[in-house]
Amino acid sequence: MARPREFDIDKAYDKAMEAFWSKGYTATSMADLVKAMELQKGSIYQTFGDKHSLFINALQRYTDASYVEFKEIFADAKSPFNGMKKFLTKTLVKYASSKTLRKGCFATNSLVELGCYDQEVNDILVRQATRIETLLAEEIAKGQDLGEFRNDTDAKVLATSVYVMLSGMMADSKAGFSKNRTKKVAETFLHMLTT
Amino acid sequence: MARPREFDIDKAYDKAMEAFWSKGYTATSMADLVKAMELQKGSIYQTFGDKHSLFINALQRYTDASYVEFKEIFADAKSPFNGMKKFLTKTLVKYASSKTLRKGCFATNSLVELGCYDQEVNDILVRQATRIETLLAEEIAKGQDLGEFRNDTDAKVLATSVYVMLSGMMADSKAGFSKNRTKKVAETFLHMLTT
DNA sequence: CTTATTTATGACCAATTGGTCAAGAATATT
DNA sequence: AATATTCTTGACCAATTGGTCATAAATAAG
Repeated sequence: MARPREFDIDKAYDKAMEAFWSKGYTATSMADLVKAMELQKGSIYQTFGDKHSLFINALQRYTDASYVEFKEIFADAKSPFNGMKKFLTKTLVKYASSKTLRKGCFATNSLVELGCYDQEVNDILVRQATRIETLLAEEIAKGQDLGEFRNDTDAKVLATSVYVMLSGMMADSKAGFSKNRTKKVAETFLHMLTT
Repeated sequence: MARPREFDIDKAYDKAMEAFWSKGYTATSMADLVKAMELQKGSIYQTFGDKHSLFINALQRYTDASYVEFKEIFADAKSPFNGMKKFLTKTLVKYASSKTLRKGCFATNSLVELGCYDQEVNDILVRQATRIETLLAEEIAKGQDLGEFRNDTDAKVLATSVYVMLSGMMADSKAGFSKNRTKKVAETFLHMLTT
């Protein structure tokens, strides 16, 4: 019994995420969002609230999606090692090498930009780190039982190290080094996880 | 034969650096700089040029200083391994745990914020990565000859991996995890460099 | 067709942005 | 003491910031 919305909320979120991902929270103005989302300012405020809550929701969607993506990699893999191999040398390398626009990782970008000033952002990213590390720790522990990963270090600590290495690859990707650089680092770290 | 400057240029640079380091380039306004540097706007523009060149010079000073700091760590160390140990588990952990204000690393922060949009910033940080990796590669190669580091991987690749891990620790520190987390990651990575 | 309800639009707002500039203050040389 | 030069100060500027709101348009129910 009212006028129907003319745009797709999910697509609008994706466009907003794209904008925030590319330029960061502060540097993305409402004018940028109006252009990126192809909506009028009024519609954005009515549907998504203010700039900050739009950002928070976009970030939440991003972290949820990438957590699912990571989880499926290990679920689909033949073994923990194979999952880790794909995760490090394929998925992360892909994130780190978008060539045209070096966006890196939306989560890492947001952590570096806002982590210490924005509690909501911090909560989302601490939660993301925690659940990814839990996932990794489970896989590493399984792999250790199979003799796939080195056994002289606690699985949880190795998982944290993998996550920190991930953050480093995402930050490093902003410098625009070659794809080969990222790949070698991923392969080296994978190797160091085994021996 | 003119009125002498009333403030210290180096101290003013340091204060500007502090401000940019804490909040990032975009989020630091000229008003913030006026407050932080304890100077009037006119004096800032006259002495340091515009906001951008003040930032560039502050960043250049930061990278130069930390490169020297890192170089001295290895120069003063008993052996490459001891240098690496201090570098990873002391120096980097120190950078990563300023408790009160989680500023992280000014270089990493700037790379993530501006790396793909600002060529001058990119140049500074690519140069910093390159020279630090060169330093690390030399030390690792020396250590490999002494049997201190693993010999199954090229020293240059290991050096790049250390640098990427450094970036990860700096990014991760923004989340405010415990100092112990960072330290364990550093120790684990150090261990993985040997065996 | 009327009406109630929701959405779309763009004009509008105060506050803040980076940046300029004229006037006054402080010094060294003459 | 006069002058030339530099530095300091804060008022001032246009442009942009995030955000609001009245109006018009579109729909479903009655």
